[in-house]
Amino acid sequence: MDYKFRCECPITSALDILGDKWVLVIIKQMLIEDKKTFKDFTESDEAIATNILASKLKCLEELGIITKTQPPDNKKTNLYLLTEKGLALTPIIVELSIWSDENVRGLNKIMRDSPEIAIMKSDKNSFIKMIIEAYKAKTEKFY
Amino acid sequence: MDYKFRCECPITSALDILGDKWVLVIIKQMLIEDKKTFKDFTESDEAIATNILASKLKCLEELGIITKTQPPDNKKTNLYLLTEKGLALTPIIVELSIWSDENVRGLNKIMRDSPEIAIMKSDKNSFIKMIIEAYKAKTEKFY
DNA sequence: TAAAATAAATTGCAATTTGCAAGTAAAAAT
DNA sequence: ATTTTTACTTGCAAATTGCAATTTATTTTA
Repeated sequence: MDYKFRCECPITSALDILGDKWVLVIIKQMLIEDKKTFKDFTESDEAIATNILASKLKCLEELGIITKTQPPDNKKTNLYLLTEKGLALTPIIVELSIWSDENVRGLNKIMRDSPEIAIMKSDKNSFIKMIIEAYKAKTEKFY
Repeated sequence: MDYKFRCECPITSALDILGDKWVLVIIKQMLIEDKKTFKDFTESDEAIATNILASKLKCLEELGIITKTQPPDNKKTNLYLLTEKGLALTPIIVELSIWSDENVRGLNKIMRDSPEIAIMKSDKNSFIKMIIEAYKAKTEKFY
């Protein structure tokens, strides 16, 4: 796997990986919606197609952003879990939340309220740490 | 212009706008590479095609993220400038920088160093404010 | 003032990506 | 043993992206 990068800019290079319709949505679903199996993702509100899902998961695994493992008691179900590299995307997800709450709400009439947005804004760093710790606590039994 | 949103999730809705290969690259070029005319963008390292550029700029203008104006002394050149809504994307750009520096550098051999990354990390909020103020200072003469 | 150059696009077409629907293979449940 | 479930894969249509050439309206230059 050799990834194609457009140029030497760090920001553009990040977007060569993250800049599409699905990658950060998948990360969000893992991080805060508890999704970890192929089926979990297909049942999401966003309704990703299975072929796209398979290709994005493979790509994220190759990049070291997620891992794919089998639980010892089940050979059918795969578990997709965020690595540290994937968890390090939490600040980006949080900033997307905040920007969206302030700037997209007016355009998407069905957007849901996030009651936690006030806490998120008042102490961003603690909120980010909390999300990461919660994720690790929930998933540590699978390692 | 009615934008299509996939669902009621704020993060997914942000990505319905920002989640593609070009939008955040264009914002970055405006914010920190001083690009403001159509020609400026076409001369970038990223080498965006003119048809894509035109369509993305139009879209960003319709969403209120940038404005398109003509300088009083020149009827040929248009100026594209970030609105407050666009400037509010600065934290996302900064987080992309940091994540990229730590997690993408290993994959993109030609990625340039950002000497300011240490400052960025040590005092994120000040850095964000500084970038926004610098942008406003540079562009205020066009309003 | 006519010709050349520049800025900001638009157009046609090819290539790539995305998305839908159906199908498959292996494992687990009944 | 049969059905159901999970995790895909495949084929094809639709949409998006990208390249190269062209266009129109300004400037600039000779």
